[in-house]
Amino acid sequence: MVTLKDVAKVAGVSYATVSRALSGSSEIGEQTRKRILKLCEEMGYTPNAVARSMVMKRTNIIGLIVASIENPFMSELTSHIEIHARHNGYNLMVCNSSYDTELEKEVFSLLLGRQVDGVILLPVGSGSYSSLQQLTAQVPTVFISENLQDLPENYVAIDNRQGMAAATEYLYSLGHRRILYFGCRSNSVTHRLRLEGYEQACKSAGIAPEVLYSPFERSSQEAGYRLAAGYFQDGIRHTAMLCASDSLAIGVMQAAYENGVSIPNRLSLMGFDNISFAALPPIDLTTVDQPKERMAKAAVDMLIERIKNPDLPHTHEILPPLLVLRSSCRAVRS
Amino acid sequence: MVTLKDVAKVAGVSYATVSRALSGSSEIGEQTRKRILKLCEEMGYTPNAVARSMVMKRTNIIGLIVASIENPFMSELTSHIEIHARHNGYNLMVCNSSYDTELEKEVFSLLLGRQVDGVILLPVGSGSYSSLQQLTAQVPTVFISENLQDLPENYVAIDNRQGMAAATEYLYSLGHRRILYFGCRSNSVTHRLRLEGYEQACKSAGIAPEVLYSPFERSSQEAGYRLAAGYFQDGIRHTAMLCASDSLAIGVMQAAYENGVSIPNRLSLMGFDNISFAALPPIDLTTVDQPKERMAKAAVDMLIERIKNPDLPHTHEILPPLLVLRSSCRAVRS
DNA sequence: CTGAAAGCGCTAACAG
DNA sequence: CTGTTAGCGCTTTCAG
Repeated sequence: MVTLKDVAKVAGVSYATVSRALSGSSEIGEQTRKRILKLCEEMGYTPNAVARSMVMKRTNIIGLIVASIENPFMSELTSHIEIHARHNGYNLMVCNSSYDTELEKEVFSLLLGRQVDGVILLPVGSGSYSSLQQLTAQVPTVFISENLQDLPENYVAIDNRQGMAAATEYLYSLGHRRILYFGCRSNSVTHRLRLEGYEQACKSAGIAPEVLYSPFERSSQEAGYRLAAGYFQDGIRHTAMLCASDSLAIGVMQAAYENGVSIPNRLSLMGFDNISFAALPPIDLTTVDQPKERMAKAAVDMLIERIKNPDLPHTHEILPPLLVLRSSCRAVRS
Repeated sequence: MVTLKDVAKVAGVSYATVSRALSGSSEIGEQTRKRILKLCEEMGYTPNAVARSMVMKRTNIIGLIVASIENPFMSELTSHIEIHARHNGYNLMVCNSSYDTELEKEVFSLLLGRQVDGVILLPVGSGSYSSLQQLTAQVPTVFISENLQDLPENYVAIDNRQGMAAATEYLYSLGHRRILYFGCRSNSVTHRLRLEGYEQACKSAGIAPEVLYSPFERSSQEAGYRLAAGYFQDGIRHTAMLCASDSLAIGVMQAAYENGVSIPNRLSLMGFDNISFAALPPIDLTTVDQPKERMAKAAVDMLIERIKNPDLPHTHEILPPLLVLRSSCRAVRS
């Protein structure tokens, strides 16, 4: 491995000079700079980022902790975060927390030991905040996707309330009057906000809100399937279902199929998140999009700001969600 | 930030002693070790991995370059790689190459500058090998998913030939005699191997192989859709289609739906890869599974071996694929 | 068993 | 404009 010193020796200058040539410092002659740069090229010199970090006291590394990288929503976010971070001179160190609060803490500490300049967190759940307090105090951190309300942390989220209100209004405009909010988990802040949007829109429209709560831990396909299977047993009492997430909706689709319930003919179905699955032709789920690229950029920008100026106060950014109309909903005569 | 020196000062020992206490060196008294460890705990000392890397000349970081993290196949692999690497004491630095050979080179250099101990590559394509030769020579590298045949590199892949042969035999066993191999790209080694498996199985079964080549760059849904749309125009001349990948198969599904072709009643459909999409109830695609977790583990283990002993010769591991039976194929009377 | 000291590759004063 | 030098936080000889 060729180092600054090696180059300096060959060039016949001190290694500080080589350093200056590379850093684009102005305190150096144009001629020597060129000569040295060419030499570096020839000798195949690669700056050692570790050594640089050592003295600069910054690594230009952002830690990313994800509940599950293979989750399509999260992997999409991850992808955008990586690209945007890299464009800003940062590399990404990624860790799975595997939906485990203890592990989440563990990998956070690991990243701290690695001297990351900041961390972006796709948290296990709302509980992550308190569990991580001691750690987040030690390095700029931004949470993503979870609405932390007035907690003293940085976060970017979407306007869940507005998104669900818009979804409700859309169904209403199609003529639906009996709309079920399906799969709400009472322990999720996000779900609660979505519920509020739903209830508010129902109220404005003058229809009665009806909620089917989920007893499951996570909003998986499995959960959607099981909850829907139970629902279908007792007969279909609604013309439309508003699912708390896309995964749930896909589970509902399966149950509907097995019970001979045609979507959208017998039942209109909406999801929330717009995961990539939702766009697949055989699924083609009408849903509410979380603007992943914008969220990723916002999180990275917010983090970098705070890395550059750690004294900045906590902040958050609430992005507007977007209705994505596909074929799982149809108009009915009311 | 509290350092070794700080701890040493409080403990009233030299900082070498603290270092020894932490490293579990045997050259230290049991009593002092305990005292120091406790002190470290109390003072909230976190070892600085950067400084350690500096002197150890190893970072315990594995670089991972992925063509596209949001691709479900790759994100699943990534997830397993991260977990397995971490269990072995390595963290993961992840970069997207965005299916761009130039960028792939660029991020590889970046990782070299970061002094990663090794890199795992989910390459853009078969061309990545030659384009990256100079870089891969500088650090232990293992390719994953692409079959590099006799090239002097480390890689893990699956037995594409056998997988496709098994798929063909399965269709044959269901009574299919007119089986189309759909979407083969002639520039892909992987596709060529799959083709060979198909042809070989056809030969053994005594049926005529028929291939529809793809003119598209990538095996996307879009490509499958367009290719299938053209195929359906001219009438359906086969009872089963063996797609070169799951993405293609999903595109075919869409085209089939639009053309009123019922799957599997009119046409049996098989994919290859077993991406997570394939398992979704509305899709439920019969396919050939690439064992992602095993591949990830194999790649990590292979890399770590080579990190520990850089003189090891190049090697590769070919894993057996597995038939996944779902509902997109049906038996026909032959 | 413990301390002193060198040095990993680089940046950033500080001198000249 | 260029050279000298002092570290960054840690591990590891080498002496005691």
